[in-house]
Amino acid sequence: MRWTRYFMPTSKEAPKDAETISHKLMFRAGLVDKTSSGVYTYLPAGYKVLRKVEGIVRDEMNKAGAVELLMPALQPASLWKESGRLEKMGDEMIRFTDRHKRLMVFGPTHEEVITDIVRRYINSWKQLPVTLYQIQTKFRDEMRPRFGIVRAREFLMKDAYSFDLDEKGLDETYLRMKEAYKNIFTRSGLVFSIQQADSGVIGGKFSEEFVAEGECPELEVGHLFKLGKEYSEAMKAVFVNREGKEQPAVMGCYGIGVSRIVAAAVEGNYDEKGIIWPLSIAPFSVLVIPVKADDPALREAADKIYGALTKNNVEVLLDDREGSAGFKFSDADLTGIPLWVVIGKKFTENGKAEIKIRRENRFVEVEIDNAAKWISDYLKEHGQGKRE
RNA sequence: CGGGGCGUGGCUCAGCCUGGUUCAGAGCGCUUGGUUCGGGACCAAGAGGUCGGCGGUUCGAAUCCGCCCGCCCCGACCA
Repeated sequence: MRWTRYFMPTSKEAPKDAETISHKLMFRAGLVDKTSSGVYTYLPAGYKVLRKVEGIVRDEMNKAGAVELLMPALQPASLWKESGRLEKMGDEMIRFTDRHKRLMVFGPTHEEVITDIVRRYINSWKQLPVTLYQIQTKFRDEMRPRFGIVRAREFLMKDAYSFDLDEKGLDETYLRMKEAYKNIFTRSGLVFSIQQADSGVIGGKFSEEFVAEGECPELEVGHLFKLGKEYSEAMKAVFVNREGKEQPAVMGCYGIGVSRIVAAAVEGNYDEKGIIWPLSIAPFSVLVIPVKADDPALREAADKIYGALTKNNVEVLLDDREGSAGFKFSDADLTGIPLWVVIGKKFTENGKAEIKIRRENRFVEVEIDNAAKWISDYLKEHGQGKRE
């Protein structure tokens, strides 16, 4: 991708209402744009990061044996009446009456929908256990959205729901999810702790939350619940056991704020100059910087490396903009791309590219013709596929 | 939802208290030309704003008053 053809509007100044470091940097690096209070657009680079986190979540959930599906954001209020949560959720749940005068809601969570599905298709103990999950946009009319995307009214969430035969089964599923969560947050570059939590409006008897380290007082990025039979009893999600008798499934639910991980990753990976993306979720792996945009020799060398990396399926951004070296370096720091290939003085002097490793603040000089290979090797060693 | 604050070019803000030739400004960004080019360059010339909206007071309102809208902070709340 060529910067002049891309859309990553960087900025020296953050909006005045940005308080937390992630909010400031995500705005300044051109990742997100506020459309309304608590409502954000993910600009191209921000969306790439979001998709990468989503990919990690999906990968680990699949490995843990969960099965992906996609439920509707729009739900009939009748399901919520049945579980008894229509009142309980209050104004946080966005509602409207459709043209047929039917009350509808924008799903803040999906216990009702999933339980409705499972009760209609699962009838026998032979079909259990099963864990279903989705990655989907949630709507919550927060009283007070804050910290940029950290507490938004519309956000991307991974929510998983497990149905087991008994408590013992739930315990096993729960532990498997917990392990998956550790992998997800580690791979996303977060430092986190696990805390006992209040299960709030979701209910259930036991819950733990994953809290990411950072300046931002929120973050909670993941929450695990042992729901038990609360919903399956209320909504009659029962199966026939070996003895031929009906009994309610034992449920668990497991949420991850996917968009929150992005903010948390920034909170945990930055310096005074900008973001330092973990390779696993960086919008681009490599930034090629010809120091003088209008020097034909530098330009040609940069194009060559850019072409070679692109051919190797490396996600590379070429800073082909006009501008001084300082200008480009500052944006490079800000946007946090892990590797830079600087084509400048050293190239003119002795044909070398300088590869900077952003996280280590270290330069490596490499013959220009070996640069693409050096990078491919580096990425293979530290790459997206590997756990950090 | 209670309390507080803010709203002036794309962004950050000054001006408002004390209404009127310092009233529509600055920096950043943008455009054009030139010189630059290893850590957000410089010079010159430009473009860009119904001062959030409506109403009121006044000879005169960005400035004073009222209502509305939007946004932020603290709290309560919160997978």
